[in-house]
Amino acid sequence: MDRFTALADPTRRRIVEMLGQRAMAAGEITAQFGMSAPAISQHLKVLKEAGLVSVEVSGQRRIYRLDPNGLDAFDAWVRQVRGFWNAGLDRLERELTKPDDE
Amino acid sequence: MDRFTALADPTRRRIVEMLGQRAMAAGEITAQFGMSAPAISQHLKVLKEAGLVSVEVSGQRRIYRLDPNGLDAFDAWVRQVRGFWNAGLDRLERELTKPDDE
DNA sequence: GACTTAATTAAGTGATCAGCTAAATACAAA
DNA sequence: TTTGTATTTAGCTGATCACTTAATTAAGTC
Repeated sequence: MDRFTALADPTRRRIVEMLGQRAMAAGEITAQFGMSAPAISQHLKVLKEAGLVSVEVSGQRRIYRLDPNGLDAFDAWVRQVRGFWNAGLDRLERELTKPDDE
Repeated sequence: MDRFTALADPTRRRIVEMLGQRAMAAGEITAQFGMSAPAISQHLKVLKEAGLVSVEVSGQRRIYRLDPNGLDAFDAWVRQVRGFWNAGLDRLERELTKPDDE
């Protein structure tokens, strides 16, 4: 499952948002949702495999934290597409419809 | 179907990439894929409803173009999450693991 | 009007996914 | 080593999704 698909799910997106603020243990994350622990665990697995979060084992807890590199790659794609778009012929129309850019 | 889910599909992502370079008719897009016209049409519908592309009817053709606002909103989410992360307590560790940032 | 071209809508199907409960693993505490 | 706590793995199920072919809408051409 790729990075984009990983972020398609709203629960996983909320997890990423939460980890953007601070690192959290799996159980701590679970407590924020009305959902079973296995469900969250699976979501965390997906995010981990997508390179969006990393885990640190601490005793019987797993501390999850945001992996900013994962988000970087995501951002890079957007920039690239928009870069092409900026360079394209559509630029004229863009300046007409949204002049207060950048 | 939200913006994130719309971009989860690789075919739709490729369409967005293509439209980033120039506006294209539906049939023109279909020709780039080994896939039926209805399949592409459905993908375009999803992208349109997600605010990622716009359509202009020109005779019997539908010209699709990238809607940069959609990508902006998308990008904004990524930046916001990373922004929180940059401001968070994890910053110390971040500077240790990736000192050459920004 | 009849035919072709461009594209969409309709209806169906196999695959994937997000959630569940139950069971397993692993560490901590007693 | 028994019990409890934190988390994951296994197995199941209903829902959603990405395709398909067939039918439909709409516009250009003869």
